[in-house]
Amino acid sequence: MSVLNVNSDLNEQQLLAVESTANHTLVLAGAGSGKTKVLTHRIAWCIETGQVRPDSILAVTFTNKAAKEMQHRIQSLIPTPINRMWVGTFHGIAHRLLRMHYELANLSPQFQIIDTDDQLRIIKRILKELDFADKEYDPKEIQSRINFWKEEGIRPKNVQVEGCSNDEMSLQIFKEYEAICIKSSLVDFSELLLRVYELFSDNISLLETYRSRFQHILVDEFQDTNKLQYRWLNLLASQKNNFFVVGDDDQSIYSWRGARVENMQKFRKHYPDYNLIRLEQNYRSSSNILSAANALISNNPSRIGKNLWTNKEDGKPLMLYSAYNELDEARYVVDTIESEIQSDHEHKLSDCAILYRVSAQSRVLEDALRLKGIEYRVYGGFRFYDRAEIKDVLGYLRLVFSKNDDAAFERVVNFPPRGIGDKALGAIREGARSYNVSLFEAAETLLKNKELPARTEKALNDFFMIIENIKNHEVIDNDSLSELIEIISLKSGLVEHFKKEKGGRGLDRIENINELTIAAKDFDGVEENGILESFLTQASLESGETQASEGADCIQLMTLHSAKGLEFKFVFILGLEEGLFPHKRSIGSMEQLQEERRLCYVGITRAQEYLCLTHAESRRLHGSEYLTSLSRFVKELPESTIEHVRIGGSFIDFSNEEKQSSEGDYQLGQIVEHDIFGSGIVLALEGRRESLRIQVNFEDSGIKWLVASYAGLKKI
DNA sequence: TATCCGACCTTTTTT
DNA sequence: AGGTCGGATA
Repeated sequence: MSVLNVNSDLNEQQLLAVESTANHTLVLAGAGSGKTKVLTHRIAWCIETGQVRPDSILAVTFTNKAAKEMQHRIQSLIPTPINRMWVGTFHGIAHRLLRMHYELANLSPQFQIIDTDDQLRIIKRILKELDFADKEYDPKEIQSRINFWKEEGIRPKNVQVEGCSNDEMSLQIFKEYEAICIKSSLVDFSELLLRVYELFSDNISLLETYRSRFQHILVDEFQDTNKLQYRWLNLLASQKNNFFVVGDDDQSIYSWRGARVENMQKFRKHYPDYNLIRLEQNYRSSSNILSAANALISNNPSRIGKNLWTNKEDGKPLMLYSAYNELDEARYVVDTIESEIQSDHEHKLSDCAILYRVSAQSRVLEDALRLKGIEYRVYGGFRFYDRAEIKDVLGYLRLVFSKNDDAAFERVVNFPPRGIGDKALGAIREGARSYNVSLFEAAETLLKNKELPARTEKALNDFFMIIENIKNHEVIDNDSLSELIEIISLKSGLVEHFKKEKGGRGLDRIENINELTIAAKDFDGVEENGILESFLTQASLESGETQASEGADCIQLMTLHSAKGLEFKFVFILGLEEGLFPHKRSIGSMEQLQEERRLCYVGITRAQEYLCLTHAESRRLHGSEYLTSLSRFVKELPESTIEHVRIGGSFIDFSNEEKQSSEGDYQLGQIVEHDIFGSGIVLALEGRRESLRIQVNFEDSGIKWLVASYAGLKKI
C-alpha cells in the first residue's frame, strides 16, 4: 500500500499535520482525534516520500508501551525497515546516548541505572551517617527535593538556598548523594536526562553531530514534558531541525510529577514560525458523551482552547447513579455489567472499564466481581520489577556482576537474614569510607584483618561463599542467564526463606521469581557481550508489563490516571464526590482543581458508547465512614445529557444496617463558622458522636482539627 | 539480631 | 482498613 493511499483516510486537519512543511509544528490534538495516527503517518510519510532516512528520525514517548506501539504502527504502514530509527522514551534514549558517549559524559563504561527504591536507600543511609536521625526529616521528601532540583537542571553547586534550614540540609544530602553516585557509577532516572543535557551543552561539536543527524524530532504527549526534558529537546532541535510535537493541554494530568503544560507556550515562543494545527474532530465518543466532556472542560479558564466535535449520533445519555454507599455502588456497577454487557454476545468484557480516583477504591469492586465470578484485571499498582523479591534476586545478580555495586550489597548482604545486622554493616560502611573502597571490598578487608566478632565473621564468610558459588556457575554456563538466576534463587537461600513465609505470600514470591527466570530466557544463548547489562537495564527501565492475564478477556479496572490514552465502549467512573473526586488535597488550589477537572475530562473522553457516573452518599475510606456530597464536576455537566438512575430495590437491604450517626450533620466541603476562627470549609471528619473530630480550613486561621462537641460550629 | 506491637498516615505514576 | 516505621522486647 502506498503512503498516499494510506493518507487518503485522513481528514483535512490530520492531513495538514502529517504533511506539514513548516520546520516546527505544534499539533493540538483533542482526545480521540487521531493523535497517534497523525504521528505515525507523518513518520511513514517522511520516509516513504524519500525525504528522510529512518536513522535521521528521533521519536520520543513517555512510556515503553507507547514507544513499542508507535514502532509497530509505523511498520504496518510502510515496507521500509525502520529499526534504525530512534524511537523510545526520554530515559531510554538518554541511556543509549550515555552508553555511546560515556567517556564524554564522565561516566565509567559500566555505569548502572538505579531506580527510585535504590535512590531512597542511599538517601536513608546518608541521613544515618550524617546523624540527622534525631531530626524529623522524611527521606522521601528529601528524595523528591533532589529529583526536583535535577529536573530543574540544578546541581548541588548551583543550588540557591534561601535561609530555609530544610533546604540547607537537603542540599547537604544532595551533595553527599551525588558523591556516592559518582563514586559507584550510579545513574538515577533524572540523572539520565540531566547528564545528556550537560553532555550536549558542554560538547558543542557532539551536539552539532546529533542536530544534523536527527533532521526530524517528534514528541508525543508534549504536555507531559518537564522542564529538563524541554530544555533537552530545545537544545537538540535547532531552528533548522524539523520539530514536530503533539499534545493536549486539556489532558495534562501530571503536573504533580513535574510536567509543565507551559512547555506548549514555550514552544510557540522559541519557534515563532511554528505551524499550529488543531485536531478537533473526535472519532471516539458519541455526541452526548462529547458534549458532556466539552461542557466540563469549558469551566477551566486557562486553556489554549479548542472545541471537539463529532458527526456521530447522540447515543445513549450518560447514566448517573446515586448509591447508598460504596458497597451499593460496586454492586450496581457489577450488576449493570452483568445485565447490559455480559448478556450481549456482541460485547466483550474487555470493552468495559471501571475507573476511579484512588487505587484504594478497587478493593470493593474486586470483591463484588469475584462474588459474581466475573474475570477482571487491575492495572497499575505494583509493577513486576518493583517487587521486593525480584529486586532481591537482581541484587545478587548485580553483585555477581560487579563487586562495586554498593546498593546491591546493602540489599542482599543480610537478606535472607543471616546475622549481619546494623552493627556489622556500620563497621563495613566505616571501613569503606576510610579506605575509599566499595562495601564489598571493605568487608573482605575487615575479614582478612580479623576485625570482626566471630559470629559476624562466620556470617560474612557464608555470604562470600554464596557469591563465590554463584560466580563459579557463571563461568561454566556463561550463556544462560535464566540458569544463573535459577542458581541465585537457590544458593542465596531466597526460595527457602520465602517458603517459610506465612500466609501464602511467599509462594507468590517464588512464582514471581520463576517468572523472572522465564523473562531472562529471552537473553539466553545471545552471543554478545553485555547480556547481563542489557538485562539489568531492561529491568530498571521497563516496568515489566508482561502480566499473564494481559490478553485475557476481562473487565479493566484502573485509576483515571492510568486510563489516559486508552478507550473503551463502556466506561464507569466511580466516586464522583467532593473530597474524593475532586480529591480533598486538590480542593484548596485553583490550579490543582483545574487539573482534577482535566482528569475528569480524560475519564469521560475514554468512553465510546456508554458512560456511567456514580457517587455514594456514604463512603468508608481509611477505616472511617464519611457522608459525602455530589462532585461539582457532575453539576457542571449539561442536564440534557444525563439520565438519573433510580435507586433499586437493594436500598432496603442496606437499611437494616446500623443507622448512620449524627456525624452526618457535617459534610465534606460544607462551610462552617466558628466563634473565634471565623468561617471555613470542612476538609475531613473522623470518629463519631461525641468523639467526632472535624478538620476545617479556616479562611483566616488556616487548617485546624476541632472536636465537634466542643467547637460549637455553626453550619452556613 | 530478629521479631512483635503500636503509632501514624493515607492521590495520582513513569522512568 | 491496611501498610510502614521505629522502638521495645525475646
